[in-house]
Amino acid sequence: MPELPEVETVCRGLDQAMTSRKIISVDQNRPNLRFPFPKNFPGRLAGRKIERVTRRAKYILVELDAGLTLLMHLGMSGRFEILTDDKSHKPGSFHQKIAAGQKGVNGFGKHAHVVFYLDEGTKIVYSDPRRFGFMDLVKTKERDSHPNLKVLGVEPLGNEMNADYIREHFRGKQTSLKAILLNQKIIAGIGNIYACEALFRAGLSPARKAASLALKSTKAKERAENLAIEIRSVLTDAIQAGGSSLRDFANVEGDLGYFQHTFQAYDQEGEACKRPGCYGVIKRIVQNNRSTFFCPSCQK
DNA sequence: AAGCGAACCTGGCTGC
DNA sequence: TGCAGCCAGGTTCGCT
Repeated sequence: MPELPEVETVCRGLDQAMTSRKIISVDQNRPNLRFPFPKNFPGRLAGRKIERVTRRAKYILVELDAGLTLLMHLGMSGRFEILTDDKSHKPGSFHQKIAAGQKGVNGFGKHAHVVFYLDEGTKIVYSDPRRFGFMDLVKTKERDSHPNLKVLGVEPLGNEMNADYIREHFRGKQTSLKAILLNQKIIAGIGNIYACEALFRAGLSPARKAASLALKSTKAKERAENLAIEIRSVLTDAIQAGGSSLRDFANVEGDLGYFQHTFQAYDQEGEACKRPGCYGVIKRIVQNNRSTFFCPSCQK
């Protein structure tokens, strides 16, 4: 279930567990996820030292020595678990769950497609039932020209994402606000949940035409300003919630980044609107083949 | 040419 | 209990 805040939390957890460590070996248990793994993937990683783990939109970047970067995406169902010697045999731990009958070919579960073995006994397990994620290797210097990164728009938490940027890039667009927020070429990293939540916070209808925020009126400028503010606030709040609900960014079982959210609109169909003073009911509609949740009373 | 729907894949839930 | 149908948080591709 990874959107930007989850990816950010996973990155922080991986950074903590991996930085300054050495990759001893890598198990790769199938030829592909969404795309084929690069040629000799385990061989090219073995012996590399990890320098840091960062994020671009929903992509995880593991910077290695020798000018190499491991690029990863979690897709819809990708997750990481960190196993260390001291917690790998606690009751309820991953090992215990596996022992209960979910053991796959490599001993880490049916969908554990990649295992990174680090020095000092740490194992990083990547599982991904739907296999929409992927991993690739790229020269660090050429990172930004990777086909998946070069097309991305601005970071939603960066300074470039502001009302002026929104107005400039929404100008003339006949698509809906909901659809344009999901367009990674404009703002990179907003997914279905936080698109709904940002529009709820901004009091803007998901069906409103994107172009309407670029008009000359004071009202249009206000709407763009609000949207920029609320995109930032909803993502920041979610990252904070993730960081504070996870000890060292991982729960006791070593699962990274999957904290409990409370959403105001997303998945709240039929619930009373949570905006103070609003007596609307959250509605679900489908836009561009995706569920949208919003309050028809206060989102205009 | 922008914008939409389909496709990629598995698992979990709902309702008959 | 079984099974069909629907739904899922991402991204790219191809058609109109």
